[in-house]
Amino acid sequence: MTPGEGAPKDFAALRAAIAQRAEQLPKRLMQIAGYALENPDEIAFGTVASIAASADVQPSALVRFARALGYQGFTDLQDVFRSRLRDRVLNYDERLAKLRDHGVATSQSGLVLDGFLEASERSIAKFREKVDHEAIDNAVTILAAAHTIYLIGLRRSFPIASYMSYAMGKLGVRNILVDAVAGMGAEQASFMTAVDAALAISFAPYASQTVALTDAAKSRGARIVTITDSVFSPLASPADALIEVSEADFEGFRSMATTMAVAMTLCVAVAARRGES
Amino acid sequence: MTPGEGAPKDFAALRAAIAQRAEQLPKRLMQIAGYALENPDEIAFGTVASIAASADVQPSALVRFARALGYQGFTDLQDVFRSRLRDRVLNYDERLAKLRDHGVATSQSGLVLDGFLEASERSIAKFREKVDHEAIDNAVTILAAAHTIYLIGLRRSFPIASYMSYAMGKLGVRNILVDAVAGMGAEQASFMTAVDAALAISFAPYASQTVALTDAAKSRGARIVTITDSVFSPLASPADALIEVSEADFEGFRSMATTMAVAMTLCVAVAARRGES
DNA sequence: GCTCCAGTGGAATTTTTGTTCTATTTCTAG
DNA sequence: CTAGAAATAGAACAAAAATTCCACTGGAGC
Repeated sequence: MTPGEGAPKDFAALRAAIAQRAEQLPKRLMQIAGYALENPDEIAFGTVASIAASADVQPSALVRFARALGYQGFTDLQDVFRSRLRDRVLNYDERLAKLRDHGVATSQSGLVLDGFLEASERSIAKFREKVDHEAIDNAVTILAAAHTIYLIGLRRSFPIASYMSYAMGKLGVRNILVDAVAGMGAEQASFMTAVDAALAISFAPYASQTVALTDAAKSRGARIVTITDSVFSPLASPADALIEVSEADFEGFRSMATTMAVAMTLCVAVAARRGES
Repeated sequence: MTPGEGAPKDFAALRAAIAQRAEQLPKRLMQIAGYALENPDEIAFGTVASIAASADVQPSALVRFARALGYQGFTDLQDVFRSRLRDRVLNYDERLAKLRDHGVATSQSGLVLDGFLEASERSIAKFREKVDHEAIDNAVTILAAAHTIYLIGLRRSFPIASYMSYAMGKLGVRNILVDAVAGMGAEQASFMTAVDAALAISFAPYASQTVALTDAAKSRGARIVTITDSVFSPLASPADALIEVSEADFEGFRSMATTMAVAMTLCVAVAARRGES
């Protein structure tokens, strides 16, 4: 048999071929087509078995799919998905070269810096792909409707909360930064009423005080907006709007780039929403 | 054996580990180290046999290399190279396509969010090009030598200072967050001595109190490290080390992504430097 | 209602791949 | 110059993977 005759050689052609032939394809093969277009990275890196499991098909179906598109086997198809990633990295090698030219590699702190810059970039790129815009819109709606916004963020999340307090102050949005200074957190939270909203920010390992303050806010009838790293967070269940942010890390230190951008967004969007009415 | 103990988990950390240990590595392993840094894609996609052939070594040498870095086997090492490709930042065309798919442009808050994410990315990219590594190294040297580090950052810079206080605390680096709560800033600063160092963070418009506190620190003999946005900043002249960070902005709100990354770098690098001696 | 066949699932098979083992070479130190 | 240790190459092995095969299902057409 002539190997790979008429099979798309680059990713763009492959995508076109899939889109074109999708209708005539059998059910299970169409299911694979959809999965492949939505999870190209999975195809590029996974094994037949792992992909089959995650796409909920049989391994043999994947091979049939590749054959149907004209490839000799699944491996040939996978090569196309891999080459797509190869091409994308062109500017990365340039960056590496640049780093070497500048002699970064020799400096300890240069490597650390580059690690954090890269973690920030990864965070942002990843977040871009899986933002839940609806959740953010909901959050803005809730916060814009609140009389006073109570900002709850301790330990690692405190910088975020304090930034928001500063920015909202500048924008004329009434807010209270619930801090633990002098142990007054509980008292501050007790001022909340049903016309207010609380913005709780917490990441694993979740500070117990943040959870307690948020629950208190909930029980006083305030609407709750949460920024956290997973839907399994203890802050998820009391939340009326949940914004999920998972930051990349370098050597165990998580970036804050995305969380900061989300914080800024909320401040500006809330102020804008209020300005409209 | 505990699997993967102490092995770098992301690519940046791996690169740092390789660069650091390169000298002590045996000849053949060093050859692999060089090849790996120059052909990361090959490592990510290739098989042990194919990589070995292309790097002109034996397959077993690759396994030894992975082991030497603390991984359980070559596969673990390869995973790091793959993960780097997984969430690589998208190029401009792909990003545009994604924007179109997700219909971001329709939502008000989506536009704002995208603006801030982009400002963060621009900040990071720009900073990468004009970092002064020497300045950062100087800063680390000064801070690592200090008995106590006084963190001076008010208003917009307060989130940075408070993050550093938190991180340094975690890392066992003695520090004092000079805050303006109860107007005690001046008193706190008056505790400084010549064996201490001050880290002053300020951006235009420079808070006068930050400048005053920094000058006070200088006059008490403390070494001064400064993070600011220009060499014309009032914080520039008293500085023993000056790190220049100019953030991109969206609608007048400046990103904090780069400053945060620099802050994290200083914390980790100072702790590491102290750990060495 | 029966037949036929494309489509499918799952196990069997074969190929590929990572890893381990050991003889040999290459350094290092006395 | 020699003994010992570290490093290496290459082949052998075991694990994992892709692929093939075959029995079965569910419709379409007669």
